[in-house]
Amino acid sequence: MAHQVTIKDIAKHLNISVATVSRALRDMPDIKPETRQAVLDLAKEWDYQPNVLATSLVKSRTKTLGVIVPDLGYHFFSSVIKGIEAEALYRGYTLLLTQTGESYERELVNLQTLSRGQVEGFIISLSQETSNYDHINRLIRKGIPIVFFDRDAVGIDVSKVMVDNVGAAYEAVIHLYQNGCREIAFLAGPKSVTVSNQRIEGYRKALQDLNIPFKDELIVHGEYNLDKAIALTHGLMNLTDRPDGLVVVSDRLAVGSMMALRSKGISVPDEVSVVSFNDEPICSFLTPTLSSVAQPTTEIGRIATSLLINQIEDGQEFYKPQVRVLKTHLVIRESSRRK
Amino acid sequence: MAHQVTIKDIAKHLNISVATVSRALRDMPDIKPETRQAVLDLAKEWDYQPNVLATSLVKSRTKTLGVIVPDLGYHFFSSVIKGIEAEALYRGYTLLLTQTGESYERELVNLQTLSRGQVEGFIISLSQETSNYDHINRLIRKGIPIVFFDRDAVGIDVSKVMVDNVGAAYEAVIHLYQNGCREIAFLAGPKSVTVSNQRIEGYRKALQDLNIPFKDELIVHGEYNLDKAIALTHGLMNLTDRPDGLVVVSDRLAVGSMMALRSKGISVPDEVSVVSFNDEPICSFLTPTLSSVAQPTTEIGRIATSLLINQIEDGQEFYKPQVRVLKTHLVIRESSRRK
DNA sequence: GTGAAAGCGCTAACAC
DNA sequence: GTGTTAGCGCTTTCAC
Repeated sequence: MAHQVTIKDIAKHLNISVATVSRALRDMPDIKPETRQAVLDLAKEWDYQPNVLATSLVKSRTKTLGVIVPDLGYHFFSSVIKGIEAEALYRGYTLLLTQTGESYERELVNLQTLSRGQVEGFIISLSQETSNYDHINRLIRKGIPIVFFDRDAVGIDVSKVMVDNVGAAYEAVIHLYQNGCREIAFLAGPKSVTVSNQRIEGYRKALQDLNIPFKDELIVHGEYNLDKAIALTHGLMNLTDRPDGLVVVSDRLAVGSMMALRSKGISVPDEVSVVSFNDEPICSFLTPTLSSVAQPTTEIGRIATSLLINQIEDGQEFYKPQVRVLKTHLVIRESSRRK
Repeated sequence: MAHQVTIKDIAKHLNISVATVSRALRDMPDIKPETRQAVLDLAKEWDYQPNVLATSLVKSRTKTLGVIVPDLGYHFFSSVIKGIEAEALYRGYTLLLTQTGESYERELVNLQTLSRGQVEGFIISLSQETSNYDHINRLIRKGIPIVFFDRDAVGIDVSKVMVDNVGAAYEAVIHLYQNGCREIAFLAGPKSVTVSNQRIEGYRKALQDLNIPFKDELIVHGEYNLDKAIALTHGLMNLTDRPDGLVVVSDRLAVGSMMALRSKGISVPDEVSVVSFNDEPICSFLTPTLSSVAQPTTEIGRIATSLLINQIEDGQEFYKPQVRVLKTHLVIRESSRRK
């Protein structure tokens, strides 16, 4: 057998029609038990595999979802994907996984590639670089279901699974306060990043509720890279009123902050307490271990997938985009635990 | 336009045949420039996307590769995948990425799913649980090209991209010796894991060349989990001749070892120097930072992909499986740098 | 219960 | 240069 076995091969061998083989294979009614058995036996013997391409083509259904994330190397994304996989498997869907490397260009290419009839819907976390949403709007116009998670785009009317970043930052600040911090700084991401801005909002809200006057110089913005985080932390520590609490927008940047603090001989948590976001595995390996706000990654993946599949199966006309906002929880470790 | 635009729609609108449209779209010769232009313009205007399913079906070529790895959460794998993606993109192939979660069951399911005509070849890193290779052999018998990387299966005749684990461990031991270590222990993985065993071999070879007598009790085997690593390290440190050097089979286990050493008040690197494998990002975040043997991950991915595509395009009959063994390099950090 | 035939969207002879 | 036709592997009427 040089090529893959087809229903035609089976039909010919059994002297029946391909239609009958197809029916037998799919367990349809009105098939004589013996016929069915014969087909099933031969299929097994020849290791028959249905050609999904052909099925998809005739049914105009691929039962495949496209997933586009910035970087699988981030624990957050690989973790969300586990949730996506679980739900997709459960509902009988296959995944086409791609990463953009935070490049708008590659996001475009990936979207394009997957749109050529391979995918029934998309789960997308936008790249950092993406600020033009034509490619997304084009899909929406074509009626292709999309769900966003983590990275948002305001004004785009698709289903979204987000976390309560405002509440998360709020909780982090309150926690620092309860540990005795009174001069709390915030190391944020670029000013254009929604997630970062939402966390700033939570920070401000908490200060307000705590009756701590807000100071502009306590919020600093950086790119997502270590050196910048180190520099910014040094800057903060050189302020006349030195902060005694630090909220950092991500674990990776917090690594930089901790390095900076150590190099200055500032003890964590006693002189400066630190809390960050994402609860990546590294948090447990740092010295001191790092307090961090954990996101319900698997849940995010499951819900995004579930929303998407519902939308696919219910049909677009009857579907209104839904937005889900999930709760985070703070994992307290040494970096914010004062004696 | 409710459905996706097809060449038929374009043909009808332009009053030409689908064949002409197909030719124009693919830039074939013998097409009148005006005709071509008209087709191209309309295609653009209607945002025509070729249906790859149909093309694949008729050409019996999907230009898609299946990638099966244990866990995208491991930095090693997500890093190799970047290499795979780069090469696949370059050669015009798409990827179908799946993970097994180290489960044989899921490896089977993934392989099965991808085999239904979607994929022209596989890049596989076997799950930890896999000890039966029927599923692999079935593919080989069907003539589907396969390339293994990292996780090996002795006796399976497919192309493989591996690293020189023997040499890597050898280098690690020599390095420890040059730093003054004379009693060097090895914390290995389960006895069934090839990679671990190869590293043990390198360890023994180095001891031999260094004229250090080999002692059985200096090699301990554990599962891949933190608690076991901690316990085993404690065991080693309680030996009458306490080791002053420790080679650990993976960074993750090394984390456990470092914890154990710290809890016993043993200083690293001065009392015990530590070297491990994989050079995951955590190595730089530990205190002290961890020396580790780095694998050329991107290279592994690129080469595996290149071997696979060559095999696909050259045709099976003329192809002999190739084995590539890549060099590693030791990244020396604080955990093995004595003053 | 089963077969014949049309068709999913596209490509590739083979005509003309 | 372009059209006609068959066919990739499968599902689905519609007959009988």
